[in-house]
Amino acid sequence: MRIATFNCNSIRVRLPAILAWLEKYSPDLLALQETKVRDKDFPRDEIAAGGWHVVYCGEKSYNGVAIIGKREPDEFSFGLEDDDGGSNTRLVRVKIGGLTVVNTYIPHGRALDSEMFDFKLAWFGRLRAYFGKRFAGGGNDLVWVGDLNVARLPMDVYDSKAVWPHVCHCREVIDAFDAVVGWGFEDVFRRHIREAGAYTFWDYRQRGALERNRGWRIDHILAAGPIAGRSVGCRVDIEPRRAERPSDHTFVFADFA
DNA sequence: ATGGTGGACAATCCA
Repeated sequence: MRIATFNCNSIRVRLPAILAWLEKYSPDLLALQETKVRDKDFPRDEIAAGGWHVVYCGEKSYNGVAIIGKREPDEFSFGLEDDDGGSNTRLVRVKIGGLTVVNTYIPHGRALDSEMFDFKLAWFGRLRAYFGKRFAGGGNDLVWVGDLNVARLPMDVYDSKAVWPHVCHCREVIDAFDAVVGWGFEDVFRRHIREAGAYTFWDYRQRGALERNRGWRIDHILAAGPIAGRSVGCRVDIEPRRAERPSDHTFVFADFA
């Protein structure tokens, strides 16, 4: 069982890269963030032509999530369910057999003194409540992936001291993230990749960020329940980041026995 | 301290 995540930063621009990646790595599920497209314009047919199933919820220009899979999900839903659909383009859940995958695009937060930052912190709290309510008791296979916009450890960013405090790397955000993780998740990435320098995002605006590996690990794969003990590996595929029109993020995936 | 690049979309907003 292979589960992958990718902030594609426009699915219409990155569709060829995504289709090629699906062919090469054959994941059971690929979670996408920042599809940046209305549902009526989502390239569903092109994805289905390759034999893939896909569920998606997007909006014009911003946000948007999707999950592509080999099998059609038994169940799926969008949003945190504590609003009137405002979070639908940031969270998608699929259930396939006994496995649930939740894919989130956590708000970036913009600036420490902005309302968007308060919104981000609150979003983690709402997500904690979502897991607590929807998966009460735990014990089931649950995988949480996505662009979580948090670098938790100093080793999760190229220069912790230089960027601290940042909306993705500061005490409040790390604590908010930890509160969700504390519900019962294991960091699958860190279980397998212990060396420093493994990142998933390199800022477009920083010159030579990729060449100097000035990156961040903000795209995550976590697991709860029995499946957490069945993870056998995790990888970052940096090759798409060297393509002609790369996203600022790259593909991350984990394998489960 | 500022601005850098990229995407969507048509003047800026967002990351």
